[in-house]
Amino acid sequence: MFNKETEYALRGLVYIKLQNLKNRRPGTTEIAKEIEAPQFYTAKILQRLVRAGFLRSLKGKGGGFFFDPDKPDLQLIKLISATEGDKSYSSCGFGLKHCDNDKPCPLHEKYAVIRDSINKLISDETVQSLAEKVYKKELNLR
Amino acid sequence: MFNKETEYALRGLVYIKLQNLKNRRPGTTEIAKEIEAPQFYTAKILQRLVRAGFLRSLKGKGGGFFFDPDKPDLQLIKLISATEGDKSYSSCGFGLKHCDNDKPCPLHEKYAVIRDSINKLISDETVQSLAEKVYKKELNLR
DNA sequence: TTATTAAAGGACAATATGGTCTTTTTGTAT
DNA sequence: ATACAAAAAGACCATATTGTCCTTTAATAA
Repeated sequence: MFNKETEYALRGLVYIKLQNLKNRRPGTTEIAKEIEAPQFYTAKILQRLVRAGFLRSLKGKGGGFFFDPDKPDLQLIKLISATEGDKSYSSCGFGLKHCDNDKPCPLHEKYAVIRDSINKLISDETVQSLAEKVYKKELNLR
Repeated sequence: MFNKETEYALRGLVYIKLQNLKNRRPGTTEIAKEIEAPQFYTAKILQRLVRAGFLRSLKGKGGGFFFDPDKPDLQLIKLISATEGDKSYSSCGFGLKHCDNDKPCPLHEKYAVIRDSINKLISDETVQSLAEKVYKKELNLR
């Protein structure tokens, strides 16, 4: 489905939000361990996400990562666009540059339906909505 | 959706089958041109597919690629398993090693539905069924 | 103001993917 | 038998992805 960077970003952000709900600001070591991802790679990815403005961080003692409570929820599609690029779930399943209802590839009719449902999923769900589910249903992140 | 190798394999095979329907056996140069793929890379991919037993080839004058008429149709899922590995559309969208109805990730409920429909699509459709669509509806492969 | 803590930054390495080119082998037609 | 055509094989290169580690910067607590 997603590439590694997106996976780690997604799991990491959900973990951060989950801890934020408990008034904690986790750091890279803890996050990486809890989501079972490579520590330094996770740190680098989180760095990028901070630079992209998706979340905030604090250095030094008591520092760590946290979401700005004033910001709107982060749709998965925004995250995925940042890590994998825009065209991930907008392009042709057959690999054609131009493929639409008028000039479809042989997969178009059936694949378009699936692509739409993927886009609905990643537009509807947010990092926060997933964290809520984990919190309420005590789901696991690893 | 798919990686480049799978895309070229898929388009290439459909083109070959389409030509076979017209009693032709296309070669690598023609195939690569018609599906707009890199020539030598396409040749290498077709080589692998022949070795994997998905289609046959003939060297020398009048040679080229063709499907064994006695073989059953090639499901896309078989092709994709060969080019991308088994777990492409069987694993967790969140990246968890263990994720099922009992111990789900926060995406599971919605993603499982999508994953099932992808698996249905690539099990139902075959290289031959796609070639038929292209033939009957005069669709394009590039 | 100093020590400590933790993120930021950046260099570097390993692996996978995507792609090119040349040589060898094999089949066909003449 | 020979020339030719086309796939097979394999060496090689480019780029992207994934991952590690070391140094620097900034914040906090003592």
